Amino acid sequence: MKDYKRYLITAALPYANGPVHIGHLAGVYVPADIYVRYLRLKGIDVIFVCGSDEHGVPITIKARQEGVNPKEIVDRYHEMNKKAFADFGISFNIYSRTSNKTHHETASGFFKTLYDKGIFLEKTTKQYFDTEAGQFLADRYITGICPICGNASAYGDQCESCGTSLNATDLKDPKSTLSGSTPELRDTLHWFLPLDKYEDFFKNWILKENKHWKVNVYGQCKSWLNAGLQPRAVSRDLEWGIPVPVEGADGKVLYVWFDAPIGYISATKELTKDWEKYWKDPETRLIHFIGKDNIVFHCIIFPAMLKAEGSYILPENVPANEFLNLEGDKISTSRNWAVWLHEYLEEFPGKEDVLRYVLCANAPETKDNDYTWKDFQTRNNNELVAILGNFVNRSFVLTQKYYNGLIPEPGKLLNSDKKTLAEIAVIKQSVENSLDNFRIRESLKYAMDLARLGNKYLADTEPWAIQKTDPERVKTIIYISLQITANLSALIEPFLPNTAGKLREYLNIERINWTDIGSDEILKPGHHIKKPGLLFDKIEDAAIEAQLEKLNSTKKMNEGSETNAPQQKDLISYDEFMKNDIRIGTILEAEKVPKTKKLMKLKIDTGIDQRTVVSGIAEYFEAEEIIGKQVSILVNLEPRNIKGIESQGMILMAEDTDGSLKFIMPGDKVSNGSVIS
RNA sequence: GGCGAGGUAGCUCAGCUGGUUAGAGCGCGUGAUUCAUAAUCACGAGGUCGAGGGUUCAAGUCCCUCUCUCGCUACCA
Repeated sequence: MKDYKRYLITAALPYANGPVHIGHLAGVYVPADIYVRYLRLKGIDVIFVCGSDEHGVPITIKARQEGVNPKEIVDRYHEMNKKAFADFGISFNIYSRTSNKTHHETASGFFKTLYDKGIFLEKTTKQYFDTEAGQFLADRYITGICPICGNASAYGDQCESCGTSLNATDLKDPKSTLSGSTPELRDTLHWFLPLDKYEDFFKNWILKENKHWKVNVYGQCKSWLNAGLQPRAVSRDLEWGIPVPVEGADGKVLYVWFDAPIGYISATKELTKDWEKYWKDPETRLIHFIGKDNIVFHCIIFPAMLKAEGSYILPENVPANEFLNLEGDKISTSRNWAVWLHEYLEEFPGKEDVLRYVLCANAPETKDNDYTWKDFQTRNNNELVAILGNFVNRSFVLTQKYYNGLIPEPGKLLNSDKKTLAEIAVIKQSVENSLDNFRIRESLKYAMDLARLGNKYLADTEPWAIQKTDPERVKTIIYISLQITANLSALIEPFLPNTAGKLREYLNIERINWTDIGSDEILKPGHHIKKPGLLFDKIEDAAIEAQLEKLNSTKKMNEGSETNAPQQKDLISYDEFMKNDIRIGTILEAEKVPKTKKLMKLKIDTGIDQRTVVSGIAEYFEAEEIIGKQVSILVNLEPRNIKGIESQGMILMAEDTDGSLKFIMPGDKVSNGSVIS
C-alpha cells in the first residue's frame, strides 16, 4: 500500500431523529474508534470526524408529530448522542452537526461550485403547492384518495392501505396536511447530479482500482453500476434544510443526501484551519466507516460529488459492515427493539469496555450478526474476567505477596522465558496485520492471545510451587509476567481504552507507545505498582434477566396492537362506504405469476361472474391450499393491468403485525355473490 | 423475478491463486493445578464444509442446477 502522510477517518453521521443503539456501534463507531486509536498510538497523523445529520423529511415529520419545531428534535438528539458517544469513549476529534453555520456555508458553497461549473442538469416538474402555507409539499405531506384501492387517506408517496408506492400527482382529491387546503400543481425547478456521466469513471475506479474493498462493498457497487446510474435530484421543495444558493430558489433546500456527507468536510473545517490538507492532498488516506445501508452514498454518490467539484481526494477505502440483530430480531427504532447506548451507560455504569468488547467480538463484518444478552454475559465472564482480568490479577497478587508490590530483579532468562517474550512481538504483529486490513474482530482475538500467553506462562512455570525452593527463579517469572501485563496495557488500548487506563494506573506507569510493545523492560526492577483492583467484575444472571425482561415487555407492547395499529382514517359517509361493492367469492383457480415474488393470479367465482384477479399474496400462500376457499372481493374496483394480466377486483386481506396476510372470510359458508355491508 | 452478499464443528467465525489426516475462540467432556473473581493449563469428543450434478490425478476452494438467510430492485390494486 501507498505510504500516506495522514489519515482522515469519518464515521457515518447518525440521523438526529433518535438515539444511538448497539447496531450503530457494532457496525460503525466501535470499529472506527478502534482503528483510529490504533493509528494514534502509532503516532500517525489522523483525525476522526463525525456529527449529527439533521436535515431531511423524517425529522420534519417527527417534529410535526410532536407538535414542535424541527430544531427542537435535532437539538434533543444531537445533545443526547454527542454525550452518549463521549461517555462511551468514541474518540471523535470533533462531533459536529449539519444544522450549524459552518456546515450551511460549506454545503452551500459546494453546491455553488458545482452549479457554476455547469455540472447540474435542471429539470422542471410539476409538484403540489400549498397556497395557504405558501410552500411546496413533500409527498408525505399530501393525503388523498388512493387511485388503486380507494383508501381515502393515502399519502403522496405511499398508500399504507394497499402498500402501493405512489406519486403525489396520482392521488385523487389531494389535500395538504399542513393546512388542509387543496394544493395546486405548480412547476418547480430542480437540479440534478448527472451520475450517469460518471458511470465510466466509476466502472474503472471501483471495479478496477478498488478491488481491495471488502467483498460486500465491492459487490454492492458492482450491482449498482451494472444497473446503470441515473441523474439524482440534489434539491427539493422543503423548508427544513440548507437553502439552494441560487437566485429564485426560494423554498428549495439541498436534498439531505447531498448535504449530509459534506458534513464530514464542514466538521473538519471546524476542527482545523488545515482542513484542506486532509481533504485535498493525495497523500491523505480518506476512509469512511459506515453501515451497509450507506454503501452507495459513500462509494458512488459522494465520490461523484467530490470528483465533480474537482479539488478533493476520493476515499481510499469504505469498510462497510453489515447489520446487527438483537436476540434474533432486526433492530428497529420505531418498534423500540434496540439496546440504546444512553440507557446501557446508565444501567451498566463503568462497563463501557465490556460493550465495546462484545460488540467488537461480534461485529457484523461479513454478514449480519446476532447480539444476545446471554452472549454478552458469557463473553464478559469467560473472556474478560476469566482470561484477561484473571491473568492481570494473578500477576499482581503474586507481586504483592512475594515482593510487596516491587518489581523484582530478573535472573538469567531460560529459553522458555525468551520464547514467551518473543511471542509478544508476534502477537502484536498479528494484531497490526488484522487492523490494517479492517479485520477488527480478528484483531481483538489476537490481542486476547497476549493474556492467554500470560496465563499459560504462569501455569507452565508455577511460581507458587517453587517459591520456597527457588526464590531467585520466581523473581524472573514474576518479572516476565509483569512485563506481559505492561505490554497488555498498550495492546488492548485501542479496544478497551478504559481498561488500559485502569491497568496503567495499577502498574503506576504512563501510556506506552505502540512501537514499544514487545519490550521486556517496560517496568524497571524496583518500580512500585499500586495495590490493584479488579479490571472486570462478573455479570450475574439477574442483570441479564432484567435486560431480557425489558425486551420482553417491549415485545408485549408491540403485540398489544394498540400501539402499532395505524390511526383511524378520516370519517366517511354511509353513502361513500356503500360505493364499495364487496362480495364473497370462491377461489376456483390459483397460480403464481411467473417472474414475480408476490403475485398470484386467481380465478374467482363472484356469484355474478367468474373473473381474474391478480393479488400480492404469493409470499404467504401456496396455490393449491387456497383453491376452494371463500374470500372477500371488491368487485367494482376499476380493472388494472398487472404484468400483462387484467385484474378485475381486489381480494381483501388483513395484514398482521408481522406483515403476514390473512384472508377475510365468512364465518360460515355463504353463497357466492353475497354482499358485504 | 433480476442483481449483490452469505450458508464450514452446539455458538461466533478463519480457510489466499484447487493439493498431505478441514482450523481458531467460546461452550462441552476428561485430567492436572491452586497464585487467581470455581478463574487457569493440558488433552479430547464434535463437521458427508446448505443440496445435487459436473470438471480434475485431486474441490470447502472451479463450473452448472436447486434451496435457505440478508440487502438493493421490480412487483403488491
